[in-house]
Amino acid sequence: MISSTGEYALRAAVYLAQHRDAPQTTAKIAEGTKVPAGYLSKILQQLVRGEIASSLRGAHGGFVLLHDPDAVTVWDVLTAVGAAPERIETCPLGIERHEGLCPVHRLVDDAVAEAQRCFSSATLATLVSSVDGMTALCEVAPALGLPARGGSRR
Amino acid sequence: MISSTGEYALRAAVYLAQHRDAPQTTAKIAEGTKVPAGYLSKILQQLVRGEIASSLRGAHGGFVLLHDPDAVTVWDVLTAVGAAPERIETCPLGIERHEGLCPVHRLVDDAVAEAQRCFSSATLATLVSSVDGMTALCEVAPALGLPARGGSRR
DNA sequence: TTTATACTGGACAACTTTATCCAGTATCTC
DNA sequence: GAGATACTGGATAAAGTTGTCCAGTATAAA
Repeated sequence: MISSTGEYALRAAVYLAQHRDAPQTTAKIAEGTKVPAGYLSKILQQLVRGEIASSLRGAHGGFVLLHDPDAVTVWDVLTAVGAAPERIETCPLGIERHEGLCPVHRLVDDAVAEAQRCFSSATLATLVSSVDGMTALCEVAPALGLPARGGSRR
Repeated sequence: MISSTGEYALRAAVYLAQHRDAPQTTAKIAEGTKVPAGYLSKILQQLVRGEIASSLRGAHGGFVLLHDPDAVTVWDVLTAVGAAPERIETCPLGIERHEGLCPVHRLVDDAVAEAQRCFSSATLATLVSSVDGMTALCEVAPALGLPARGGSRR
């Protein structure tokens, strides 16, 4: 559904949303998100270019989220790293003389549109807020001492 | 959203659904779907193994759809070639001590589930049936739609 | 100013996906 | 049976994605 790059970017963005107090180094983000550090640095660069994060060089430098977590959608993050599923605008078969899409590509595009809607309606703030004792990035909130149930699955 | 392989498989399956009268050779399917012939043959093999189509060797051989078009969902086709988006069952970060998914992966999995629902509810029969003068595979139904001009159909 | 820190950018390697080609084999028609 | 047709499977290559590494550079702190 989304590429590794998209997953990684999302994890990194959520991590930054969880740690807004100070710049986070690539190494720390990599540790906290379990993303390969070398590759993560490339992704963080893309987030900077996409104006999701900003970077600070030098000692005590690192990356910080550029905007409020509730102003950044998941879609924004995926788009910044080119991992957002793309709408189908024109016929993939290269046939030009028609308006609209055939049923096949209409169906696929509908699925893409649904994904876009889903990803656009969730912000980093949404993801960071704990749900059922579960925090983002698959960490269990330790303070709540959750009674480990399987209830959150549909 | 779906890989090239998935697109190709879907086009091929729709083509077979449109031509159930006789076995269709790889060459004919490739021409009708604009899929690279060499690669298409691999995909057709996967459709055979996945019991979407069956193959007939020798003269007048080719591929035929194994079941009724309304008994084959788009999801079935994508699954047969390993191109169906996969549900997230376990935590991608490898953290084991929790039930369910964190909000991040819950969100992504919801999008996957939506795509699955979308692709499962459409059958090849659905796609083949003409809509608004548009037939599957981005061809315009000649009788209904835009003024046909010679030569655009190869 | 010096030093340590940490991002930047490029080169490169590993891996996966996509694509091509061909010899081999099964099947149909005559 | 002979010949033509067309799938099968393997080898191989091209392209894209993911991942690593390192020298260069900017910045903060002492």
